Amino acid sequence: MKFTGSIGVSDTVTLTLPDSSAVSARKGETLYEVVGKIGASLQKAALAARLDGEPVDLSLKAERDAAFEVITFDSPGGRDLFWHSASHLMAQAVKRRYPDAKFAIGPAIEGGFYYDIDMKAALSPEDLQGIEAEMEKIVGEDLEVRREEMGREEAIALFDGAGEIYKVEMLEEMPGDSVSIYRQGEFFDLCRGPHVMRTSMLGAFKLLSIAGAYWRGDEKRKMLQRIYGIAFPDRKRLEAHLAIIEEARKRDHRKLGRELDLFSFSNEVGAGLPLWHPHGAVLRYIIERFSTEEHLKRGYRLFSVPHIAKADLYRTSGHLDFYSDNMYSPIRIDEQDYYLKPMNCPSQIQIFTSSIRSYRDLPYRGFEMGTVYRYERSGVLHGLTRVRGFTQDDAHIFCSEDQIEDEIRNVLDFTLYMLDVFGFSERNIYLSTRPEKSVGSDAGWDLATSALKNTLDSGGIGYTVDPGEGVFYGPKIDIKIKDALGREWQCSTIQVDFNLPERFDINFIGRDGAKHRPIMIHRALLGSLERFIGILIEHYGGKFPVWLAPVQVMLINVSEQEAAAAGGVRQRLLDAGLRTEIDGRDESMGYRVRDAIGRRVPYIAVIGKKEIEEGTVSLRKRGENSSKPVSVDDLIGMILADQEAKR
RNA sequence: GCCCACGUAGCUCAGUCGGUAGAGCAUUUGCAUGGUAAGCAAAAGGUCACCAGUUCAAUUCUGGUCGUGGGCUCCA
Repeated sequence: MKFTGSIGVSDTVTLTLPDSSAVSARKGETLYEVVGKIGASLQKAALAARLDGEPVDLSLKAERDAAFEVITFDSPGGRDLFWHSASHLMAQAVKRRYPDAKFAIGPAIEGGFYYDIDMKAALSPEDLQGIEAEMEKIVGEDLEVRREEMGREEAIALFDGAGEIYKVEMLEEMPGDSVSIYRQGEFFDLCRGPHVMRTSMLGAFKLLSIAGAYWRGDEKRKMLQRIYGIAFPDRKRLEAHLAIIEEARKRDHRKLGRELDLFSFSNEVGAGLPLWHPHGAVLRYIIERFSTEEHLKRGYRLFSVPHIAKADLYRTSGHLDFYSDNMYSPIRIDEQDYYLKPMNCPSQIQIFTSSIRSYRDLPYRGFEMGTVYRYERSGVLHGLTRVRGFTQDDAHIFCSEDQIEDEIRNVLDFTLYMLDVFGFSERNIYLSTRPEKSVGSDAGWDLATSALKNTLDSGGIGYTVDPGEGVFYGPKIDIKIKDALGREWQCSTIQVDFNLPERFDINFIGRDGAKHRPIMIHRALLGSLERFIGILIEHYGGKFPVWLAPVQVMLINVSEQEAAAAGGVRQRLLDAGLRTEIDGRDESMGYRVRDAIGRRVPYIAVIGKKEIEEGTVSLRKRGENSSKPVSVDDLIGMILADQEAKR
């Protein structure tokens, strides 16, 4: 069988396959043929073409009958192939330096690759350099990467002989009789492939961090050492990638939170308990106010409930049985146990049941900025995005069964509207189904799950199913958005619940005069203010749109002679509802302008002699490096208009 | 909670192979009265996270606690 085609630097590569389909790659791209599915001579030819840039005749005999693919770094699956090859390279280097190392799994992931390793020596960050040096050496050795197929038993014997207990465990659980391994030099690994053809193709790499990871992700099993890394075909792309990571770090909300004086944590107050400083608190207030108003516009009623409640409430709700791991120890008051509330629902339900409800009251939508306290293990706390006390924009909708889908649709629209307003257009939607630890009948769960699913389907909204990720009382739709470093965070959640109405014996009087059981929809759109603001800070890199900016206008009086005038302008702006500060410090103007720019203030207004005479300010907008005179009235009008434009 | 790393001035970080510490920025004061990304000078500021242990002596070594970072597990 023959492949025909040619590879050349001045050409597009086209390879005609036996079934007469053709594949092609643009010139200058590196080719990674699928090792094992292509003959060795063809591999060599392709490699030679890459190395020498000379046209090569590919009218070569295949050693094996098979279709093959041309994969470049940027083609689908190319990165995975490349990164997985890099993880083999890393494993080989580790093995050379630490002969007792045993390997678990080493896949490509979204931003690179890792390998989980079991070995005696505890790696520290400095050790990574040594491993990198060894990797460079192996790249220089230009080892051929060869695929071998063998029987499963044979493979077990091979890995068992090498002491690779994790590979043996994986092999024993694998279906099928035959497996593939990849060899490069003295190193071999169990692997499905594909890989690059030679180690020299792994142009540029960097080991990023080491971390602990449980074998099989099970916290009861052994903790292995995981090394994370990234690789690219050339140095330039690696540098560019590292620069992006560095750029993202600058937007980290924990860093910006300090720089912009938005929030802090105090050792005295406790881990995971954020303290909102004036600029952060006002940002939070703006979001709360906006959210509350939007809820009122949509027919929600306001709720407000206390931060603690008696144990019985959480016994009835099931929280003590299903959620106690996340609840704090009780507080003893007059011989009774009280708990800090981990969720708002049980308390809010008491408002619904405080009087007899009619079908005319449904859907009954109750909204609250509800603060909850949840125990989070110390190691999971993370800035504002994972805390122990947080405020949810929480609402519970009590409705009849035939209202569910409409209500879900409303909530979904509302959610997407809110995310849009805050500029989050990139989001991933998940449908989470019944978890192991849960209450209620299968029928209820099915009904609730299909209600969510139908709404998504009929809205043509793409989503991923997250099996077993629902809450103990019901399934949910989760919407996740990303932080600066690409980590996904769950914010919005919409949950359908047949169980709490049952447990609390919630009723409404139907048209027929009989009692009926409502269904509850739990939902939080922004999720928690803390997490949401954390991501918001990163999303905007601290450059909040005008309507959110903690300080909208910074007034700078040129000298002390203009201090009174600046005070007068400030009052006019404050009267118009604009958040305005004066920097009247005894510093040079350049210094104060620079400072205001550093604070990402959207409008910097300078007042000097000239401006006082003309009744103007000298306005410099964020992102511009020139200023122009504007009357105070025009300034107010301009800011109000920008504020109205939201995004 | 687990693995690894870390904790020095408000911030960013030096430093002490065991003899109680330094810079820049920020702060305060004085001078300069400034026109759009750092004016000049001086001062003040630290139980070297906390608690034990070893030692003549601990910020430095050991252990524990608290906290932080990267992950794992878990989650808004």
